[in-house]
Amino acid sequence: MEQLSQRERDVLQSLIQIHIATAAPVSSRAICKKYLSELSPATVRNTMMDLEERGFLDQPHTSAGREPTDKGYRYYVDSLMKKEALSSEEKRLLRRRFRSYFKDRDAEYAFNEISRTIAQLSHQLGVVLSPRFEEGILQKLELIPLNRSRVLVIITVTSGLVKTITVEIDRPSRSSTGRRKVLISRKKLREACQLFNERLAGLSIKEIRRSIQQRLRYSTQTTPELFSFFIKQANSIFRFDSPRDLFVEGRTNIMLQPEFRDRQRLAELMEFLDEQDRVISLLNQQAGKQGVVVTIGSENAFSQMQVCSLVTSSYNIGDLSGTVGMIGPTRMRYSKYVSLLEYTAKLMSELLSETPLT
Amino acid sequence: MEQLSQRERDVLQSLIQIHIATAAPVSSRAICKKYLSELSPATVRNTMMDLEERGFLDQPHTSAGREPTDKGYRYYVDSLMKKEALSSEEKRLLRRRFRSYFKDRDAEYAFNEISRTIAQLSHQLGVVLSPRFEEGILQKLELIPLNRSRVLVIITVTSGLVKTITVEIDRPSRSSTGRRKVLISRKKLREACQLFNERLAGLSIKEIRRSIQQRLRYSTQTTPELFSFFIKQANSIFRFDSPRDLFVEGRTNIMLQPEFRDRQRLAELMEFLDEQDRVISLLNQQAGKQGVVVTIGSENAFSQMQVCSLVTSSYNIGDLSGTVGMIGPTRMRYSKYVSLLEYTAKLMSELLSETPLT
DNA sequence: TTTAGCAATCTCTGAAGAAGAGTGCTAATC
DNA sequence: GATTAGCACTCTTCTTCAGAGATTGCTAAA
Repeated sequence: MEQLSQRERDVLQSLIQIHIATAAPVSSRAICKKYLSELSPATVRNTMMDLEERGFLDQPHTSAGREPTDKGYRYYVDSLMKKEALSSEEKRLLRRRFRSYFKDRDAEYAFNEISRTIAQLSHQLGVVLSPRFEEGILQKLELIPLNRSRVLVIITVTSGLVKTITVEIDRPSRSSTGRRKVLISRKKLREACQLFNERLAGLSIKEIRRSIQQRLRYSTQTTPELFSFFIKQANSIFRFDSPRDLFVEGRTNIMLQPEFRDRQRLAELMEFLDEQDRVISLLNQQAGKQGVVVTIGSENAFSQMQVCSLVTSSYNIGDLSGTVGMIGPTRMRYSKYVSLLEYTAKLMSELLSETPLT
Repeated sequence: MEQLSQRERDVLQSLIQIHIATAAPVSSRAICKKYLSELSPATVRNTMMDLEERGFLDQPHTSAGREPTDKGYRYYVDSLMKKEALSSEEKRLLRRRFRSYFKDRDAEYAFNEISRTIAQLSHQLGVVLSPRFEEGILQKLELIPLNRSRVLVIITVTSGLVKTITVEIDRPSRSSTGRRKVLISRKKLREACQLFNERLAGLSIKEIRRSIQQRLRYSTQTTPELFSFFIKQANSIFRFDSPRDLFVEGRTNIMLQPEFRDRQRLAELMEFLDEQDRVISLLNQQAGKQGVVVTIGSENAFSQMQVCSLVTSSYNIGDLSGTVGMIGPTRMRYSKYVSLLEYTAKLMSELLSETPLT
């Protein structure tokens, strides 16, 4: 961490605070007027020149004021910023809302609403990545016959998460000889189910997908069709990473931000946000880190995101974790959003452990 | 339908075709040069004046060319336009893609990908509204105990659709007197389930929601808790209209269209698109109509949509139907998009009846 | 009925200039 | 040595203006 003198710190902090509010280059005079009235503009100017030389500030052109660089923001976030705690009213609002999102509704609905709420409160993009079910441990697997050829698979994972999927066991049979009988009897299904549980319970979903073939080999194959079906279809049955697990809301908010006056740039960002895989990988890079993580502008791996900052925090359900975050232009109220996400993540962890998900 | 002379029809058609390509007012000279070389610009000009007087064309200012009004487009779509059929290559591409979307994946995934594909092919917004499960007829209801207090409800609807939901029967009991026993025994669950089916099967989901209270009254109440729970929770259990049933993709495409140079206007449209309820109601207005429906500019009920046109078509699974569509500026290639949606809807109906949904 | 011709209208572009904001440097001051 | 006042210089932005270009509407001729 580079050392800055107290004066430099004062100037940098004042400049950033003004810049966040005005979205324009900040002049020495503006700083003196608003924050450092005991100094003259000329003095502040000298400090600004130093800060520019060391890469904390940038000047769009001679005779313009200065703007913070990503490095400047980094220093601000790490060493200067005072977190603005949420008011108890805001906290109460969030808690009440979140509780209602989880009440009697499915997880998708809740996550979607949460990202909307973050977007609404921050006037930026709200993002939620649902927990990585892949890492959940299989607790119980059940097979329920639905009709002649379809079976409902219920997968219960530690932390009380349940996921259901219906599968078609029928193979395309072209012989249409009258009424066909049930492919797999209830009894056989029960037996198979028991065996599955013996062999697979206690493993993570990811592990199961990887090794199901080995683990189901050498079974007393009462129903070979069923087993080979499961092995073949493992990737779809034990798939928990559908693109629908990402929730991005509030695109409208950032469209009107001055940094997106350039439509081309806006379009690039939006295109990026529509590619769910990439956004997921962006968020996964933050996964597991403790507390609130701020990634500023060019610190982001993706070029489309380099005008933006990302503020994230992880939340937990039992041993699983997901990510909640916020995206906006690098010029943003870090001091507020850090608190917002800290509290949001805490709230989600809390409510998710109270209310089991569907 | 107003009558236009052959000359007027020719001019209107030529003008619209040029305008779609250039996005600018069209001059008399441009029309002669491109389409009606046997006429002089002055003649065309006279016709244009007539068309303007009758409301088919509009002039941004004196000494500018003319643009079609919504009325002009309406006449074009109804009477002038020649549908551009999809090439057999395009059809093959669509069929192959759609098939893969439905293969081993859930409906949400497929619908989402389909709207992406429409967006990609049209360079506009693609929209899919999943079938109105509400109107599906309940075929069978099953209750599967998951653990002490949770029950899995499986709802099978005609057309082979299945929807599952887990419910929490536990009432918040504050008395933490050691281990609590199972709230509802398997046997009672079976009995209740049978009764549910007797009373509710054959009704539409909507109907059930509306009248469950009456229908379950005067039952031999072996498990009053369960019954009252179902009655109380009917709105969440028999809820099939979650906002997640709408898929809007391709926002990036229209952002760069010249009609959205005005960011405010773009923001308003995007905001509208984010309000899923309103978009759903917009699409529901088209529901049930036969064939491809084109709604042009101010024909749309919502003000944010009045710069846009909507092209939709219904698709069917058994007795249920959903809507697939496309949104773009009124200046769009109707001739192509009508064919695109016609084929898409046909393809969806076809594939959905082959591949049962999950 | 169609067309040629032409004045009139409006937009668009670029140039030129004035106003304004802010800097960087120098020399004076504390 | 740090700070500041003063001032020339630079760059942006806004306005104005004129000229070019596009297109129309009208009139009169074909």
